Amino acid sequence: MHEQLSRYINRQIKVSEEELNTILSYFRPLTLTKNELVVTHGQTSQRTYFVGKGCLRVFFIDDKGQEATRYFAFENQFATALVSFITGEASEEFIQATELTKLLYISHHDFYHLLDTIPQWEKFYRYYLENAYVNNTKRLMSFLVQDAAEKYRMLLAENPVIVRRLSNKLVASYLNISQETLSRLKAKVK
Amino acid sequence: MHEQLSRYINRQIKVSEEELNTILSYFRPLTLTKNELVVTHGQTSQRTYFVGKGCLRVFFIDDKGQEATRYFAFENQFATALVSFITGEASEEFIQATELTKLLYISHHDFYHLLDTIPQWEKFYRYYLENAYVNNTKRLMSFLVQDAAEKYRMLLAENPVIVRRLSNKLVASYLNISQETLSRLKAKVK
DNA sequence: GGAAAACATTGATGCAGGTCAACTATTGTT
DNA sequence: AACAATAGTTGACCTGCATCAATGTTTTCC
Repeated sequence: MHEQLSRYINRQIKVSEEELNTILSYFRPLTLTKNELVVTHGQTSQRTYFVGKGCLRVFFIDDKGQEATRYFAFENQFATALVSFITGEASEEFIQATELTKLLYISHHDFYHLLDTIPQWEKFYRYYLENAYVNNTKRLMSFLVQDAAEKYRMLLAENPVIVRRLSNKLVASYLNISQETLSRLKAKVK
Repeated sequence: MHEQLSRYINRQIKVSEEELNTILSYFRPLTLTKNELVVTHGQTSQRTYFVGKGCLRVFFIDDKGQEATRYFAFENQFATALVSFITGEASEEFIQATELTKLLYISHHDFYHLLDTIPQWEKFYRYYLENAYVNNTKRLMSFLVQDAAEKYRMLLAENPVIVRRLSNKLVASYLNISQETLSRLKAKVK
């Protein structure tokens, strides 16, 4: 799996063989079964996860027990409870495997150590942040402006994997609509 | 106004006098009258703005002509059409002065030049991105989960300046509720 | 392989908040 | 000061989608 991660990193930044090995040495493997949680509510010490095989879901739960999914990370993507990772505050976000998932993780501490010691890692993180920001903002705009049918059609157009690979329940929680509404939409749109 | 910006920068990062002057030299002043637009739809070449006095509003307009406000920047804050700034794509966001506003701006080109030449600037940008990300995500969560009254109460608690200083119309567009609903809420909550 | 649990579908009902409209208050302009 | 334009208020009405409920379907796992 370190192989996979190497390729990912090399696509983003230019690092020497040695630096790359240093970076990789901080990542540890982990396997999660379906539905297993890897970040739970209120947890403070965060990690960043790289998905080798499977899928992670980043979500949070409000006072009334309503779930809302913020992000899905499939193979070769990172997932982090990023707000908590950045602020150091207790996490309002959970991370859960939606299926059997193999991943690599690095601790917050080691991640920031790399920022200090490998200048290119700062750039790596910059790209990561930029990407996360753009994603989230587009999502924000979509919620502000689109109704249920528009959101679903857009998801089908831009991210059909999510619809194909995940249960209706999870897709609905990603679109922030009820499962019933999604079911009716699917029957109609096809 | 460069004075103000210096203080802001020094609070974030450690730079030499010389580096600071280099940074400042790229910022140019600009004055906007009330309602004047400084970024318009579809614009590609972006700038980052530092508000010396006044207020900038970052917003976008959907197909149906609905406005939604993403951010207000008051004195000593930055405002950017950040998605477009990052991606280089045409902007879906507008930036407008809500009152007479004096600001400093730096072009995308010069900003990235600083990233390459002043290592601490990379850190400055990192903080900026982290902050923007945390803000936006909290906003996203709030929209996913809160109803009109909850959003208003939370705004009052966390960012009363916005309610105090801006028109109902703008506050409503920030909360993504209709002006009428906000008016009714204000009458009730007081 | 079969029971239990989780998920999906479909219909009926309710309501938060949007839209429209008419009126009042405030602000800007000459 | 006076007029126009813009912003705010309040009521009546309507609609998109959540919620509840009943039923069918798929998954899970001993």
